[in-house]
Amino acid sequence: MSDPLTLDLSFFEGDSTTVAPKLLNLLLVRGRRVARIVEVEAYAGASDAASHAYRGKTPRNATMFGPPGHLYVYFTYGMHFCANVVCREAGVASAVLLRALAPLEGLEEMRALRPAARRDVDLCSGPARLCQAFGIVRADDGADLVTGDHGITLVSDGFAPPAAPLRGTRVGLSAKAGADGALLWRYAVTGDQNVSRPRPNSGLTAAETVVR
DNA sequence: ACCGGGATGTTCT
DNA sequence: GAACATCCCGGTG
Repeated sequence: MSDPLTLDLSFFEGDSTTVAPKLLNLLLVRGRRVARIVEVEAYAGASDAASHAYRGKTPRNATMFGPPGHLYVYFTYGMHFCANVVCREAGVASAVLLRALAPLEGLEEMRALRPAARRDVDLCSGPARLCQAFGIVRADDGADLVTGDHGITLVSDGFAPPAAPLRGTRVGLSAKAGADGALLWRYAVTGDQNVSRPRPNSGLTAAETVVR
């Protein structure tokens, strides 16, 4: 990594659909582990039936209603954690789910935490996988990504986000949970091999799921 | 390669 | 009691 640049809090104050594509190509850093963000999804909060914040503030989603630039970590499927970057000012819920990273440094530590990953491209290619690789757990909910109070930071190395990222529909949402095929709120770096697989049973290949 | 199903526990109805 | 912003393994082609 060369010359990491700290982000300003104002970077995160926009809506999730604005912030999401700007997160692409930023670096997630924890100790010696460094990975580039290559796939994200926007969740808009009160107006978004698929957002955990849709039905208002609860103990689980409280971090989403807090200040921007913090990590919202939730537990799902009885065994997995997923991590979001909180957007918007305090009091308004909006967040971006981290879906895939390209590992750059500290791969040995990631491999140790992800024994099931057969190839390095599997280390961070999924929202729960990247949490495993970075050791992100419930205790990291609320971590400040600017100050790094949990040892986790989000920085830039001067590599700009793609001008025209791949876009697609969000993954893993049932119709009941608010899936909306009209919303292309999944953003990814074109051609990156670490982009996560399509939803199981979707009948789509990865290339088809993330569309132009 | 592409399926199908099981794991596991928190959260909300 | 159902659903869940998922992953992994073992089947089949």
